[in-house]
Amino acid sequence: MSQKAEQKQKSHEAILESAATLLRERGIRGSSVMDVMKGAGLTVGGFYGHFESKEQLFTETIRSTARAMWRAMLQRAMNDPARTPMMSVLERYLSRKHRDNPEVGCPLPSIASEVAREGEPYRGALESELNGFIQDLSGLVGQGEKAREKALALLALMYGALTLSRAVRGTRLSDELLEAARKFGAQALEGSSAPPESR
Amino acid sequence: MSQKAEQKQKSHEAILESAATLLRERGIRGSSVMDVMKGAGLTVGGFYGHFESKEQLFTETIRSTARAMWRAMLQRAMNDPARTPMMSVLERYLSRKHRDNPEVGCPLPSIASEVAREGEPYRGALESELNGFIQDLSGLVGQGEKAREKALALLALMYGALTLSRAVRGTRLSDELLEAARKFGAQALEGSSAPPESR
DNA sequence: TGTACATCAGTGAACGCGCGTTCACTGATGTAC
DNA sequence: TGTACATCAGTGAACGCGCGTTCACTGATGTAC
Repeated sequence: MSQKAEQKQKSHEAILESAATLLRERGIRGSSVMDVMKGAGLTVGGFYGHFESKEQLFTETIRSTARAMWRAMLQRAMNDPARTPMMSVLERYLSRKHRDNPEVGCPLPSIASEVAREGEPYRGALESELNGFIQDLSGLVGQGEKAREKALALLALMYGALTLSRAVRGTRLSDELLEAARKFGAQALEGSSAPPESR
Repeated sequence: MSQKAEQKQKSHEAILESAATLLRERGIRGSSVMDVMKGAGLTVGGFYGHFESKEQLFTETIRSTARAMWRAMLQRAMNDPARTPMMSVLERYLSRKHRDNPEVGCPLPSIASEVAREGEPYRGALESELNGFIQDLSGLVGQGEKAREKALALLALMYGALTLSRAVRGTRLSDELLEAARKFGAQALEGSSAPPESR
C-alpha cells in the first residue's frame, strides 16, 4: 500500500474516531463538521474527500459506535465472575461511571430523540443495530418470545434511566434513578430464572 | 384591565402555547424564536417584549408542559373505570396514540438529552417537575421507600420505551417496544398489589 | 367632547456568528522515461 | 540515478443560509386638560 493511501486511511479512521466521541458528547446537530475535523487533527475542507456529507458520516458513526459499545459490554459481562451476564450488563449500563462518561458509552442517549425527529437515514441504521442488541440480550435472558419481550423492556429501562439520570446530573434524583432501575431490573430477572408461569 | 394589557397577555399566552408545541415537536435547539413567534401569529422582533431570552422562554415552557401533561394524564387515570390508576397511566403513556402525537404529549422525550447536555437553567426546572411526577406516581404504586423506587423505575421504563419507539417509528420494533414495556410494567405491578416479600 | 401629546405592543431590517458545503490552490508523493 | 510531469490528500477562504438578539420605527390605545 502506498504511503499516500496509508496516510488517507489513517485520516479516515481519525475522523471516525473524532465523530464517535463528539456524537456521544453533543449529538448530531451539536457536532459541527469543523469540530469533527479539528478533533482528527485536520482542517474542515478535507472532510469531503472522505465522506459525501455530514449525514453519511454520522449514519456510519451510529452503526460503529452502537456495535462497538455493545460488543465491549457483552464481552465484559460474559467474563464477569461475580454475576450472571444479564445482571452484569444491567449493573454496568446503569453505573455512575457510565452516566459520567457519555463520550465512551452507549450512543443511544445522545441520538434517540434526534433520530426520532430526523428519520432516515439515521432511523434505518439505528433500527438494525437495535435489533442486534435485542437478539443478544434475549439470549442472556432466556428463550422464546417471553425472552425477547423481557429484553426489549430491559433495554428501554436501561436507556431511560441512564438518560434521565444524566438530565438531572448532580442531584439526588440522578443517583436514585440508576439505583431504582438496577433493583427493578434485577427483581424481574430473579423471577425469570425460575419462571413461575404466573398466569 | 386596559385593552393594551389584555392584548399583551393574549400574545404572551399565544407565544407560550406555540413554544409548548414546538418544544415537543423539535426540542429546544430545533425551535427558533422566529418559528415560535410565527406559531403565535406574531413577528420575531416582538419576542423580547415578552421574554428576556430564548432560554427563559423554554425554561418556563418545560415547567408548564411537564405539569400540564402530568395533570391531564393523572386525571384521566383516576377516572378510568376499567383499570387501576397506575395501570391506566402505563397504558396511556405507552400507547400508539402517544407515540404518534409528540406535540401534545410528554415533553421528556424531546428534552431529556438536550437538558443532559445544556444543564442549567433547564436542569433545575426539569428536576423539580420530575420530583413532582415521582411523588404522585409513588402514591399510585403503594407506600414507603419501595413505592418510590418502583415509581422511579416505571418512569424510566415508560420514558425509555416511548422514546426508542419513536426513534424507530414505522418498524415492527417500534410497536414491540411499547407492548413489551406495557407487559413488563404490568407484571411488576401485579407483584406489588399483593407484595410477596420475595426475599 | 375634542385636541395634543405620551405610551407601548408589535414590525421588520440589520447585527455578528456558526453552520454545511465548494473550490482554487499547495506541496508531498508517485510515475514515466 | 536523475529529471519532468501527474496525482491527490489536505488547506483555508468563500458561498449562502439560519440563528438569537437589537433597534429605529409605526400606529393604535391611553391620558391630560
